[in-house]
Amino acid sequence: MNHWLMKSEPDVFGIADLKSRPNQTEHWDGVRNYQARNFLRAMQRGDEAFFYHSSCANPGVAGIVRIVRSAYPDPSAWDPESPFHDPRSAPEKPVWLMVDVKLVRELKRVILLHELKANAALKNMRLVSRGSRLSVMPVTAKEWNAILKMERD
DNA sequence: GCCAACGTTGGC
DNA sequence: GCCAACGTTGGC
Repeated sequence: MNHWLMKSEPDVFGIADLKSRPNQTEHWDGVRNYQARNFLRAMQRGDEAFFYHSSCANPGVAGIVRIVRSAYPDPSAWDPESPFHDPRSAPEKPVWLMVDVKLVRELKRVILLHELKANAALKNMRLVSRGSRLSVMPVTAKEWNAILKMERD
């Protein structure tokens, strides 16, 4: 099983929103970056991901989700009304993908970005590397466990 | 293929 | 709101 980290702005869609969805499941649409899309494509059903809150007062890891459906076309790309509209994508030739995620659990507390940066075990983590803007990224097993340990400490 | 201009992300 | 870092676009 692989591990991932997925960013979302809690003002738009936070972990509380996921929790309130039917079956605590939602599709993860709106990814419009090729590298992030390729990571979506690499996700397998059963993989787990950290739900990261970005662009907010307290950025950090807020919870854990499970990939319950692997990548499939993101229809918001060909919806002219959608803020994610991209005319390069069409139903017969989709460019952008999404997955379905289900809430596993909220963390007992949000593990804040500044804490992650201060943890030597996460020095090489993609998230804390300078100017990282990827909204979907892989997390190594070591990093995954180090963050879960921070929740317990 | 290079690279300047531009738009976006996201922490602060 | 600012702005650094990054990805993308488009002229050449």
